Amino acid sequence: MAFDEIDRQIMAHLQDDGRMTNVELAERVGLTAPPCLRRVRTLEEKGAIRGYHADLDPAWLGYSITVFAMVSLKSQAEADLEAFEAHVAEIPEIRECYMLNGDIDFILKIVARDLSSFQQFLTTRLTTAPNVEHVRTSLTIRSSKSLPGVPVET
Amino acid sequence: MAFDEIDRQIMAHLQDDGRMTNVELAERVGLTAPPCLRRVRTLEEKGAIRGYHADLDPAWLGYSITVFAMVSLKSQAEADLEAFEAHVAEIPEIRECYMLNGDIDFILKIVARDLSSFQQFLTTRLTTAPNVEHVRTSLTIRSSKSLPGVPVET
DNA sequence: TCTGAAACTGCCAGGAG
DNA sequence: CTCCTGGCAGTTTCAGA
Repeated sequence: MAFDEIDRQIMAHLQDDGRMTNVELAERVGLTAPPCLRRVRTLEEKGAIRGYHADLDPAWLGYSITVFAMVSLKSQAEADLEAFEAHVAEIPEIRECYMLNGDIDFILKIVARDLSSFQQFLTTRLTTAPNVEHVRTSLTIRSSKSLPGVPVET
Repeated sequence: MAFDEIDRQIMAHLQDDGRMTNVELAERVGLTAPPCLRRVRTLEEKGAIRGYHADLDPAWLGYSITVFAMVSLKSQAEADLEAFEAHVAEIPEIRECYMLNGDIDFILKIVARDLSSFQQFLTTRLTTAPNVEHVRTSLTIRSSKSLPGVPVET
């Protein structure tokens, strides 16, 4: 789980441009292609690089609504928390789910095609889910910053 | 801004694996490589595909803390909102920032190396920023779901 | 379909522990 | 002396026209 300056640069560049060719990556970090590729594979195997994803524009695909939902549960017993997480995992509109400290138990990031489909989703699949005490939702007016992952300087 | 079933599959596959080769992508969507590549380039030019990013493990890079901050401002005049967004843009620990409706004006996703560096960041760069009325932070206990982007079925 | 480029493999060299 | 890491050369596969 240790990494050096070259590994850090590799991760930074791939976070910035996940489809950069290995030869370009290699010359940017000051290596030839083969050892550079070996480092990338090692970082993938170690789990430092978990994958690569195209960044799609939700609006372009018809998902014009992004909503955050703050969820409080009735019971915070571990089994009940896991039951809620399992329920969340089944719902494709919920893209991210984090367990929080404090009186909000979970925060969810949800995308939906429009307001009416979101309302239907909210009332049929979230507020009525088992063990849900309270759900507070906020529509996003706009996204003013959206950077991937972690601050690593290229 | 229209797309067909093949485009949808291309985007789904690239969201799932951003480093998939074009020939593999082509055979999965039932095309030969050249027209598939043309479609990918067109989707990139149209802005449907905004980029490609490696998904790095924050903990592996030493960022063990993820925090959500709910921020309320004193003034919601557009110029003041934009001033706050400009301030947020300068801070690398803030990875995402969304303007919300309701009494919370912004929600921020913040990563930090540890609790003490987060506290320092919070008190020196966020709660003391101009126009900030109130900041409520919640540490993430764990992330139970983290999918990229948009629900498109492969 | 076709050409140049990139991905990947095995092997060897050098330096550090 | 051994291990680790980078470089080189050759083959296969892919990108792009």
